Amino acid sequence: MAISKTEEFTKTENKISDWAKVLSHPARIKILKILAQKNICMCGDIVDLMPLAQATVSQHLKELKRVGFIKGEIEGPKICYCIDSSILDEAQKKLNEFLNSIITQ
Amino acid sequence: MAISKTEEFTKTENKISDWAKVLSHPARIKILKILAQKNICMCGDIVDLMPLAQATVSQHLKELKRVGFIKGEIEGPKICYCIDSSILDEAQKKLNEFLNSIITQ
DNA sequence: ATCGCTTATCGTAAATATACGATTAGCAAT
DNA sequence: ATTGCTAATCGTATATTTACGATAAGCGAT
Repeated sequence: MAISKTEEFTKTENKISDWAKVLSHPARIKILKILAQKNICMCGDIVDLMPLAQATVSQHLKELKRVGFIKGEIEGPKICYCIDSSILDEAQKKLNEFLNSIITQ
Repeated sequence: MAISKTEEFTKTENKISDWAKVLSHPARIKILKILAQKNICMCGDIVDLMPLAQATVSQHLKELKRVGFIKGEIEGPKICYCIDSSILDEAQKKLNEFLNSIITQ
C-alpha cells in the first residue's frame, strides 16, 4: 500500500479500525464462535472444526490474541484458548458508540 | 492468500466479516464521521479533510458504497454523499447480535 | 535422552489492499 | 464546441494478508 498513513489519523480511528480488522475474516469469526460454544478449547480441537491447515489457524489465533479477544493458557503440551470477555466488551461498547454517532437517529 | 476459502464459511460469517472489513481502515472511519457531521457532503469537501489523494479517497468511498453504508447522488458536476442509516443500522444489529453471542455474560 | 504429541514459527507463494499520478468521463456553463 | 470543474477509473508500485508445507520448540511421558 505504498506508505502506511496510520499516524495521520486519530487514536480512536485507528483503534476502531484495528478491532474491525480482527473481525474482518470469516475464519476468525468462526473461531470466536467455536470458543464461545465450548467455553474453553484446545488448539487442535479448533483446527479439526476449521477448513484450514493448522499453520493457518495458528496465524488467525495469533491475530485474535494480539488485540486481546482471546487468551491462551499453556497446559502441558496443549494450549487452552478462551474468550476474554472484558476486551470484547470494551470493543463492543466503542464500536457501538461510534456507530451510534454516525447513524442519524 | 493463495486460494480464497469464503465458500467454506457460512453466509453469516462472511457477511459479518465483510462489514467489519469495510470498517477496518481509519480513512473509512474518518469519512463516515465527516459525513455524519455534515449530514450531506460532496466528494471534494471530503478530500480536503483527508490526508490522502483524491484517487485514494474515491477508492475508499467506493468500498463504503459497495456494502451500502453510504449513498452518492449526482448533482450537476458534483456528487453528494450521505450516510445510509438503514444499512448501518442493520450492520450494527447483526454485529451486536454476534458479539453478544460470544461474550459469556 | 528419546519418543510422541501439540502448537508456534519459518519460508514462501499468491491474492488483496493501499496509495498515487495521470487520464478519462460527465456535466454546466460560456 | 470549448472551457472549467468534479469525481471515477486506469495503471502501477508497494505493503499486507492469507494460506500451506516443513520445521522447530515445548512438554510429558517412557
